[in-house]
Amino acid sequence: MAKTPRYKHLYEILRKHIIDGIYKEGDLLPSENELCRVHSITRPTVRHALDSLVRDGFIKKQQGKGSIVSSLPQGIGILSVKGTTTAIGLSNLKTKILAGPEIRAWDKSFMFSLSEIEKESGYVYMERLRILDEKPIFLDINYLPNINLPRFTSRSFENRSLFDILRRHYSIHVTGGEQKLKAIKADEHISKYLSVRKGHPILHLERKIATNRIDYYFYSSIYCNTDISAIFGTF
Amino acid sequence: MAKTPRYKHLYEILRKHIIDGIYKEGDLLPSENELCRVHSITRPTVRHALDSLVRDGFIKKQQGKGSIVSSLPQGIGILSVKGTTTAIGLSNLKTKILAGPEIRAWDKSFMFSLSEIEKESGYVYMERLRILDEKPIFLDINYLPNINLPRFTSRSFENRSLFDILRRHYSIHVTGGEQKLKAIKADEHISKYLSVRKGHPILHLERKIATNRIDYYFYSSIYCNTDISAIFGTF
DNA sequence: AACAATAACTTGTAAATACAAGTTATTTTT
DNA sequence: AAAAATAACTTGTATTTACAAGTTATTGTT
Repeated sequence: MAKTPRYKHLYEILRKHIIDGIYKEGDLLPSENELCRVHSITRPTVRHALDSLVRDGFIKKQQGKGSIVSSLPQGIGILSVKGTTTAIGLSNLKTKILAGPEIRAWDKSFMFSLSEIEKESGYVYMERLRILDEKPIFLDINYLPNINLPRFTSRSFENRSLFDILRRHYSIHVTGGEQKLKAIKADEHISKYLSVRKGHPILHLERKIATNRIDYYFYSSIYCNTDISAIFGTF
Repeated sequence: MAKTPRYKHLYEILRKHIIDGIYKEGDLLPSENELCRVHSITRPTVRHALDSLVRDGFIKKQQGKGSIVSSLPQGIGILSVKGTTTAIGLSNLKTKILAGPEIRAWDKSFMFSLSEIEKESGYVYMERLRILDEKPIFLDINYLPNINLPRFTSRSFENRSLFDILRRHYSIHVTGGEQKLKAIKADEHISKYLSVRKGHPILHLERKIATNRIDYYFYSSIYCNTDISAIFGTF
């Protein structure tokens, strides 16, 4: 096992405490000096952890006052959804596999440009439908370059996060990415799965997702019905 | 004049050099130790500047190798657009004021919840149309709480960034925010300004934008025709 | 009681130093 | 010539120390 850095360890602790509600929205975290004493680390290390929490939107800092806990967006993978009328919980979220995982060869007209290694390797294809309160919310099509992913296609993905599996079994986690957003009309295929009429406005995201593995990206095409819940994000 | 911190100074220099093309995509920045020597500062300060560049997507860092310059998204304000077929320049971008700036009172059903001070103060309303290559791309409706913004309504906004004016005249800059994304059908008003048929799919963004002023947020509602250029973003 | 000054907090900036860990070019060995 | 070991880089983590600047509660004065 690789030992985790101290700042990361503190980050994980505070992150968990915020998610678990020990610190609520608007609360002040313990001061930097207090965290130093409690965890026996120095202030630059504490500040490194707090900087990460700021970056990930868990807290905001104010000079002279302290670290203020922010509200938590409800997240599905690296996407977040928020109800258009009221806030939604994620307990009633389901995932249905429509296709894959299976290995395929790249199409010549892929949405992002690919490296030679990626082209040679092909990709693992997956098509999943996300269902919230019995209503299909979005269609998630994933393309994972088939590079060093042993036994990937034989794993079970039903009701389990793709990101969890990547992290737990392959030590891959998302570090960032880029995306293109478009509003399009639902075609035959989309209207069928998202239960909307043809021509209904659909939010389309094309994403290239960067990971901790150097030069390992994966790709995602998401079609979202935003009638019930809007896509929510921070920047 | 408030003196800028050293790490910020270095950040601005490197940022400018990347934007000006002195460092191109894929290039390595000078090493941290080299930057220390050149600017007579210590490595923690250099690293603080580089961390900010990573956060803002200008560089990526790789242990043992260096700081690698990333490609620049073309930005309009805090939004970025990218052509669906080819890359677009921003030289042919125009802004047309459709309404305002003028002071108004809040509607009871505003898209975000407001504080008491915000409610009492009213807001500066502005409606702008962004035009790229003679084609209207998006309609940008802004709501700025009318708190300590002297002479704001009398300033000229034609072909000038709202963010530039906020930064230069009021020392307000964007530190982050949250947004809701939806795909909707164009209504009468939108179809008129964006030159699309009624019912055409339109990308709708509702954003609450945080600034360096404590408790000062402003709000933006953007309607975007994504046929020609998609909204582009990093995360 | 109301105001002003102060003290005791908080986070922000910056230095100097040390070693760990990943990458690359060089040198040595086979 | 090819492979392996090494040296010389690079960034990553962490400590220690110091002072600046913003916020809040306390204290003193009017």
